[in-house]
Amino acid sequence: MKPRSRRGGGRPTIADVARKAGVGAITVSRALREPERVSPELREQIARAVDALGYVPDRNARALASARADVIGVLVPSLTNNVFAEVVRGIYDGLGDTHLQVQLGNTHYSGLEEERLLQVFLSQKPSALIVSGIDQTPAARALLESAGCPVVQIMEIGPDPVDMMIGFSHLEGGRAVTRHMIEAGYRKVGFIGARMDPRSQRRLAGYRAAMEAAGLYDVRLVTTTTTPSSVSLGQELFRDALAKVPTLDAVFCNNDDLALGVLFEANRAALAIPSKVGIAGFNDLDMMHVAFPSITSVRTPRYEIGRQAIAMARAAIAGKRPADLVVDTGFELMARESTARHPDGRRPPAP
Amino acid sequence: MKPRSRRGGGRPTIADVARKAGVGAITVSRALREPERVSPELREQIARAVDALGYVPDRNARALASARADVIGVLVPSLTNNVFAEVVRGIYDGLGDTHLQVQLGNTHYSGLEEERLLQVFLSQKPSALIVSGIDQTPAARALLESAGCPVVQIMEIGPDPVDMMIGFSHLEGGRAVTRHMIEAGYRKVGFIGARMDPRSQRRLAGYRAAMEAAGLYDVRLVTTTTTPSSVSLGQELFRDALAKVPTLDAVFCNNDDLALGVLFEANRAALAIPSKVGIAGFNDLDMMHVAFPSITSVRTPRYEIGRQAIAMARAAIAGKRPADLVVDTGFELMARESTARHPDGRRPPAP
DNA sequence: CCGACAATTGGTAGCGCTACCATCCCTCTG
DNA sequence: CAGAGGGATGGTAGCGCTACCAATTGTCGG
Repeated sequence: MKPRSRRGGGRPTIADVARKAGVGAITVSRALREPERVSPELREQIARAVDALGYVPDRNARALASARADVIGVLVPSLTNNVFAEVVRGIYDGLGDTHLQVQLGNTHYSGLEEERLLQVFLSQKPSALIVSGIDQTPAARALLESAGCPVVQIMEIGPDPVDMMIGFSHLEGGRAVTRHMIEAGYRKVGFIGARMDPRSQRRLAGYRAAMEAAGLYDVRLVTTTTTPSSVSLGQELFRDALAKVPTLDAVFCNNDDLALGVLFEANRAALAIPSKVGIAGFNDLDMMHVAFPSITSVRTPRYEIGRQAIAMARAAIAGKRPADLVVDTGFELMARESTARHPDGRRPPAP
Repeated sequence: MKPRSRRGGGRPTIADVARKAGVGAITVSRALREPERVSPELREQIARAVDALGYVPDRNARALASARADVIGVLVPSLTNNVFAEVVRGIYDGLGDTHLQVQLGNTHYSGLEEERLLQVFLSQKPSALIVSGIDQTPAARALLESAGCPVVQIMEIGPDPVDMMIGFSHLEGGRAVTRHMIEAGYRKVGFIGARMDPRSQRRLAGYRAAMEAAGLYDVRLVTTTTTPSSVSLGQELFRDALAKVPTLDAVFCNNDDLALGVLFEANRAALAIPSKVGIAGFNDLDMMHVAFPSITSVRTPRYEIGRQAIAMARAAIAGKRPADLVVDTGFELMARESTARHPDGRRPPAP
């Protein structure tokens, strides 16, 4: 019986290549996926046929037949947030020239959306999954645990990995900057936070721990909102914080965008930095060291986290599970002009 | 003959659902894709079976059988550049709750990489393609023309669309800001550009056109590099520009990151803005209106371009090709404090 | 010199779904 | 009341590829 006319628009198939090269279809398949299992002569012959016909394997057929797509599903809460943009860049760069593809999903910081996307991703049988954070819903966690592929949780570390994990402690990050500001002589150190996703919450917890340890904690110093972060929001929240506590002498911002907004607002209100008010951010975007004055921040290795997450996933796909399933990348406090106030004539503590 | 044991890990298939619902497999398929072609009773019955079994269609099988994947391929030159991050956000938002998925590719501003990714994307038979810019290589263009699916070129418009197009004229954008600065009384208006991709080149062309029209053009006013843009690079290039032309009285920056770097450097060097030096950026990121002083920029509808590109692609997929295949979104000049210098006692021209 | 064994190649039978066409049943027309 | 026409449903045959196993060849130790 005559086969029905090609639906796919006449693109050559593996059978065409096999015919042209005078070999079996399966050998062509092997030559493309595991060249070392095919003799050099045939390999060469097949390569010529592939070039001549302009053959490109059909990923859909391949995925169906092998019950595994060459796709790594990646779930991030935001694509415009520079932090995740950098993570994603690291992920793409970590792919190198593998045949793997990335399937990106944006959860918009919503656990339900994460569940939904996980369902969708799973329906493609991905080779691995990368998800952001450690606060999956129970349903999402169940999906991850029965995913049947390597899973990497990124950006944070916690006690109970689904599989693998790479990130750092946001609580310790928050604690470190806050402590630094206290040591610089600031007493009324405020916290300004937008979005307040779980990672922000933990930065706040670190702030609170440091403030309480110094006997300086006061709820009224904390100004947060669930509104998405932006530079202009930093400006607004700083105004709010000052209105609540006019004696505020420093602010630790949730992230660098807010810190920049605070800087501009302080400039506008003619509040001298760092003498009148100290400013610190989080993530250490490029602009922080260029700003005038330069802004203290916590450098987070987000690009590296993306790269390494892929490296871990690739190792696991290849069956070589890394020795360390949980990797703490740490962070680095970048103390700069915006918090360089010397307390009561004392020199700041040596590093 | 007994079928080989399930490779897919025992997930239910359409046949399982059909059996459970007491209907044919094809009816299940239809109930899921074109519910209106199935009677309400069966639809209901099938829905129950789907829920009971937790059935999720296999995208790979679906794509193979229908020779069409529910995927829209999107090629952007960068993921960290806020502009494209916003475009991508618009694209994801434009998807709504369709079953469509986005496949994102990062060309790193390379035509060759664009070709390679196009090959890869085409091997999945995407439902549509969205590509950035209008400067595809001949090979990439050929691939697009024979893609057999709707194609949307975004961010720019030009005379020769592959299929559909949505964007604005970067040349006109550059011309508009430059003219604005000249009208504000600046004479030695410099151009600072990083990356210098085709769109930047056209902004420069617009700058040049405006400067020449005013008899002010001088090559030495132009400072560019192919290095990727950043705030710190803005700082450096501004220093370079001043070293070349110490009488420089304004700069039009390629983009807002550079403009921010210039602002900080001007602050640092105690050059008053806007009296001593005027500053303008491009794209109008949120921070531009918050900055102190606020910075003049050109607002570009990048989020909207992403949304509309998807809308156009969806219409075309559904067979309803939009009336306007080429959409000019325009742009908006946002004149702010950073260029508010009154020329020689004259009031600035009314808007 | 023979059987064992590895290396290389090929045939067959699906993977899970949908395009195509056939069938069935109902309603409507003349 | 026969026949036409249309809507709903189902069967069959692949989509292009790979898993599994069989077949063939060459190599080696005993």
